[in-house]
Amino acid sequence: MNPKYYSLPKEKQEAILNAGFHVFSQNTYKKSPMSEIANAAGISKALLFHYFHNKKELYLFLWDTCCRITVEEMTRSGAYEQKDLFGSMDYGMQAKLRLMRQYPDIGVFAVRAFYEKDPEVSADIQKSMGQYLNTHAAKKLQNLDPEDFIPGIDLQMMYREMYWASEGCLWEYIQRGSMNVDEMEKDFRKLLEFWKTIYLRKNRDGI
Amino acid sequence: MNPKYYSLPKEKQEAILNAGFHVFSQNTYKKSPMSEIANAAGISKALLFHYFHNKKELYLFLWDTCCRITVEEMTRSGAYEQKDLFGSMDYGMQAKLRLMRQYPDIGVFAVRAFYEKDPEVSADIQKSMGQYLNTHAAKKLQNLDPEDFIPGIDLQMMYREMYWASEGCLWEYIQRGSMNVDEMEKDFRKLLEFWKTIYLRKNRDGI
DNA sequence: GATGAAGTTGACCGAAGCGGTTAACAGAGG
DNA sequence: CCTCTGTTAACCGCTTCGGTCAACTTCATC
Repeated sequence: MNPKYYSLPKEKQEAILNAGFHVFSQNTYKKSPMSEIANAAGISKALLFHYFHNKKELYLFLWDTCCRITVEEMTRSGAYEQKDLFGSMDYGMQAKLRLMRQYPDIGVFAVRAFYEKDPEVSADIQKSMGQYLNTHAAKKLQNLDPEDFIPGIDLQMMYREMYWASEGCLWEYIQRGSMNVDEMEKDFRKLLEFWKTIYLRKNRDGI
Repeated sequence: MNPKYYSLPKEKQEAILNAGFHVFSQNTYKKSPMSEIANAAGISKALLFHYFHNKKELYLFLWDTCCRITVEEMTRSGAYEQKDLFGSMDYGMQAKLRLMRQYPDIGVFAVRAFYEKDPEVSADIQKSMGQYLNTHAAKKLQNLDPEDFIPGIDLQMMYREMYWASEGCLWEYIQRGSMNVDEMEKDFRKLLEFWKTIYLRKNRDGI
């Protein structure tokens, strides 16, 4: 790619990113036209080809950027250092919401790219995945103290259930198209509070 | 449309339905080629145009069929007559699983069609929606007896949470591509059992 | 086995869209 | 005035699109 891309004003860089995320998240790789991306970014197709030699290069750049900023944001959020499960989920949620405010389509783009089957790009996508795979969930689960939760609960099932519910909630917003991140934050907060009331052991011994 | 479609053998009719559901669920309306659908159905493009005069007609026929068989299956399942909440969810789940076994892409198709924005079809889709909107959830919620559940629980929140978790679980399978409905059923069953253990009041008075 | 209706298709059409290129334009600095 | 940088409209060759049509196959009926 052309390094001059980086000397573009930040807003222009982001406009291109978001245009790419948007178009590639709605269509397959092959059926995502460069002209549509250029239009969405507010520049001409020729200029887009000036910064990225071809479609594949833009696509892989988007994928890389997507992975990088996600990891950065999650790390910076402090979610991984939190001892408390719900605190950690809270921080993680805030990080993801911040990302979605800045790049509304990054989530759907990531999913579609991960499962993209076009041989022109699929191999490169999968190759670069190893470094980004999330293994924090398993560790988090092992470090939980069963005494903190209601007696007899299946902690792994609890965790899966909470994960699915967040995904389902997020998915509902995504489907609806242009998403209202503020509304989403409210819903997530409500979920978190609800989980605390049903999962946490309230009268722990000696407290 | 050509009524001779209905005198086709059932397998051929289903093949066309599934081919349509599949292609239209992966791409926008405009970017879903008739040739691809014909291929997936195992017939020639010319024959597909013999049964459906044009693309729009096929699309709206698919949408109509999708709505109709979903309502039929849900009604027939008996989920709406069940008094018990979890029993009703169980029946509903089984109905949906049956649908997904027969028409693997019908779910994603329905979502995409509902939010399709192409002016050639969007108006017709929205117009035919009124009759299919699901109002059973609200009624179900009103008829619940708080005494059946753990004290102090927010029943509406509980319902939303369960709904989201099922959607999240389903969504995980959908993303992964070709879905294993048997695995899915296992997961849903586990969810149902888990919910019973945490939401139901176990020692109800006098029992 | 001739006939005709019904089912099915390969080949085709004009139009549109694709990835990518190029020649030219606009403007700022010297 | 010139030159360098950023930017684009117009273009190219090619593919794909929705839709048509003439021809081929199949098969029941006479």
